[in-house]
Parts: sequence; C-alpha cells; structure tokens
Amino acid sequence: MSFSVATTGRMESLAELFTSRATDSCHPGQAIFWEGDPATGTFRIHEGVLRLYRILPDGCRAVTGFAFAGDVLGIAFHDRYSYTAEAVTNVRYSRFSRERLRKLASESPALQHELFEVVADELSAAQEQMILLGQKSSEERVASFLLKNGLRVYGSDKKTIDFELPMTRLDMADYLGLTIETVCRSLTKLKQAKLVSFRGRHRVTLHKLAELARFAGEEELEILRDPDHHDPVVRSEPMPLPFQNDKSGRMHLVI
Amino acid sequence: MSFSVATTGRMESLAELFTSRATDSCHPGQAIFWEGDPATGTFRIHEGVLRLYRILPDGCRAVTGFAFAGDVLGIAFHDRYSYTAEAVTNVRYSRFSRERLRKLASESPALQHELFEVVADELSAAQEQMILLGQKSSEERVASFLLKNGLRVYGSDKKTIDFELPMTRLDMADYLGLTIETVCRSLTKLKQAKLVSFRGRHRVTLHKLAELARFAGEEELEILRDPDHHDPVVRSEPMPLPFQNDKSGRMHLVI
DNA sequence: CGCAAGGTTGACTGCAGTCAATAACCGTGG
DNA sequence: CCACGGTTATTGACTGCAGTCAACCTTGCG
Repeated sequence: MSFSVATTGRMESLAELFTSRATDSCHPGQAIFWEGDPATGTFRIHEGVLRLYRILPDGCRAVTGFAFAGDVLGIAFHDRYSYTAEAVTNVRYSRFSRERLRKLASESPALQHELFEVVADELSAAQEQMILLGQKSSEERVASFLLKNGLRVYGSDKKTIDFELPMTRLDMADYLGLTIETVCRSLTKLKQAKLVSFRGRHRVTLHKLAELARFAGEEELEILRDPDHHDPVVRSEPMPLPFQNDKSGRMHLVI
Repeated sequence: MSFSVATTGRMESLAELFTSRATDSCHPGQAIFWEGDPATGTFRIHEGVLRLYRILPDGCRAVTGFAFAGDVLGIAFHDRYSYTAEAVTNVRYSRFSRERLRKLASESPALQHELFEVVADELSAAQEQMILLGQKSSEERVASFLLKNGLRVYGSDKKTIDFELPMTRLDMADYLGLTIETVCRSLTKLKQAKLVSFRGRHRVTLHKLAELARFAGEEELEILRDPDHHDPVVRSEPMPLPFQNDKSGRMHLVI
C-alpha cells in the first residue's frame, strides 16, 4: 500500500537491519543463491550487479532482471527461490534470515510497509517488462533498457548521461527477449542515430535523452519525480487519449 | 514470505473482510477502476471475469492480466491504479477501502501475511508471463494460455478438461503479445493436432493434457499440488539440467 | 604477443505481422 | 421462429523484422 507512518516500539528500517549484519562478497559468475534452493535468506546488495535468471525446460536461459546496489532480494518467494542470482561484477552483500525478517515485520508496521514496497516495486518492474516484451520492437527494447539503466544512476534532468553497463550482450539479449545479434544491431542503429555512444563495451553515453525516450516508446520522461528510490514506474498519467470502447471491449481509435 | 500462523486479537481473513461488504456488479465493457485514477479502493471479485490493461502512449492496448472469481485487486499499487479493470462478463464484486485495509493489516499479522501472499502471487504470475513473452513461440503462448486457464478450473489430474474462456481473441492477443490473426492460426494448429477443440467460440476442451503441456514448453505438470487457490507457479524444481556456466556468465549446454 | 572470450557484421530464412476477403456467431426485430 | 446486420473470428497472400548460421573483429588477460 502507500504511506504508512506508524511506528511500533523502536523503528528499524530494512536497510539498517542488513547493515547490522556481516558483509559477504562474491565474484563474477558466482551465485548468491540458486533457483530451486529452499528460500531461507534475504539479501541486500551493497555494491555490484547481479543477473537474475531461470533455466527453462529446454535449456534456455531467461534473465528476469538485474539487481543493483541498494536492492533487496529474496522477500517475495514462496518456499523456494524462483531464480538464480549470479554476480556480474564483484558483489558485496549481506544476508538476513527470512524467518527472522518475517517475525520482525509482524511486529513493526514500518518494516512491514517497507517490505511491501519492495515487492510492489518488483511487481511494477515486472509489469513494465511484460509490456516491453509484448509490445516493443527490438530497437525500442534496447533503447528502453539503456534509458532505464541510465536513469537509475542520474535523474532525468541532464541532457547527457554517462554510465557503466557491466552485463554482457548476452545478458541483455536474454533479458530483452532478443538474440545477441539483434541487440548488437539495435545498438549500432542507436549509435548511428547519435542517440548513444560507447567507450569500450561497457561504458555508455546517452545523448539527447528526450529523443531516446521517444524512440523507446516511453511517455514524456521529464516529469522527474522525487529522487527517492528507483521509481520509473509512473506511466499511469491522466491519459487523455482519443479512444472509446464499446460494450464488448473492442477498442476504437476515434482519430 | 511464507507460512505465518500467528494471530492477533480476532483473526480476520481477507475473504471475510470483503464478504462483510455490499456487493456491486457491472456489465461487459464497464470498468471497476481506471488506469491513472487515485487508488483508493481494493476489490474482491465474487463472480465473473475482468481484463486488466493499460493503454500505451501510441494508443496500443496491453492486457497485463485477467481477474477471476476469488481474486483480489488493488493491493499493490502506489498511489494510482496502474491499469484499468474492465468487465469481460457480468461481474459481482465488493470494495474495501485501501486505507482501512492497510490499517487492519498493520494490526493483524495473519491479514498482513495474506496480503503479502496475494502480491507475491501476482509477482510470480508476472514473471511467468515475462518468460512466456520473451521466450515462447506463438503456438506455445496460446497453448500455455489455454492450459493455465483450464488448470485454474480443475486440477491437472483429469485427462480432459472442459471450460469457458469468455475473453475475446483480441483480449488473448493483447495479453500474449500477438495479433488476433496469429492467435487464430495457433488455435487452428492446436485443433488440427487434436490437442484442443471448441464448441462455439468460448467453450474449450483440452484433450491430452500432458502433450499439450509439453507442446506449451511447460515442465512436467502432473506434480499436482493441493487443490488450494491457483498455484501453477512451482516451476522451480530441483532442475538437474546438463549445463554449466563459466566465470563470465555464458551458458554452455554440456549435452 | 597470442589466444580465447566476447562482440559485430553480413547473408539468408522463417515466423509472425499486415492487409484483405470470407465465414461464423449473436442479438434484435419482424 | 427465422431473417438480418453488426461484431467477432478465421483463412489466405504477402511482407518484413528478428532469428540463424557463419565469418570476422576487438579486447583483455596470461
């Protein structure tokens, strides 16, 4: 839900909870937890990037997301992890027992609310991704991906954004529902259109954000919410679009 | 999280909460709430089917899901509804204030847990859908869709399943990231393969479930969980697949 | 430097989208 | 009850985007 201000006993925030724990670290290619393992722990990423993926029955890999510094993993699972979390870069993280976290949450509405927000954000991200995968062309997907990653680091105020994109082209492809070759070709198109440029394989610069956003099929963008967490979710704007729908659910564009 | 047994004061379940409220109803094409409206209410569907969708900047419609009897909508939003919920059939439902629900939840770990489960299930469903949209062919998508809808009604024990599929082909298409024509062609293929048959446009029979599941690219299927709510989520099985991944995240099928 | 992993580009193919014509269905009214 | 009209569904012909296969290039590490 939204906005719970209540506190019970001493307030304890999710981030604090984790920083009170020891820090572990792992290296590129190592997993923090595996798809199918009993989900006993939750994890907060202090530094680095992970890929989150499943292996499908046919052996394909589906990357369902990436995790970055500040993200908390492992909250919303049922009894088993539904994906593997594997380091892309060096990663520092802390672990906290799910059991204990659940118990603490049942005593602290504030914490409860924070956990709820984490899951609600994940859900928003997943639905955004559903739309990307269901509706967008390859170039729109790649543009969206670059934009989202750029905006995670800075706000949307600057004209130009420069950042690191540590995952491989294959990671991007498996995340965007494309092949590695199509990702490359789309990147090339974006380079040719002078919307982005690369220094090496993993250092990106986004020029002309507004154009890139339009190209990506995103709404507006410059709405620029508070510099709170990652919240590129809005999208649900007033929506004065010229359509109407008749009694049976068919959509008609009026013009 | 999972399995909270604790109770605080008098236990009150989510379903009960709603059944204590008046029942509203709406007709095909009418919306219960609209994308972008302030999210003040939560809703439990007692009967009927709704389509949940967004309108994208370019005017396209993306169906993010369907809601059925027993489902609860409107829990995980931020301050605004992120999609429109529109009746496909006649729908009976109850409304409950989000504000009040939040307050009750902060006092009842049991209710809190129920809400958490609802959102966690939504997240599971969304990630399942991400995989469908990112990895599956048109025929696999349609087969998955039929199977999922069939299994919602019955378990997976029967050899044959017969059920109503009230949404239009366009709804399915917008949900599966396909066109209406491709949905039709896929249905035709499935009919020709004798895996399904139709009586009229909305009455489906699934024959040979196991084959259909294999065709849909689903794992096993006959695992047959408890006849609890809808829980087709498992998928995270032991996974003894013959692969290994080297230090940089590239997957190698060993054979 | 040399090699291997990762990335890019090109040629070709095929699946799903588009446009268009036809058929089935359903509610309404004669 | 049947006939009619509008909506929804199906099929066909053709196109085009993204996938496949293959060659080549870059980069970074031992």
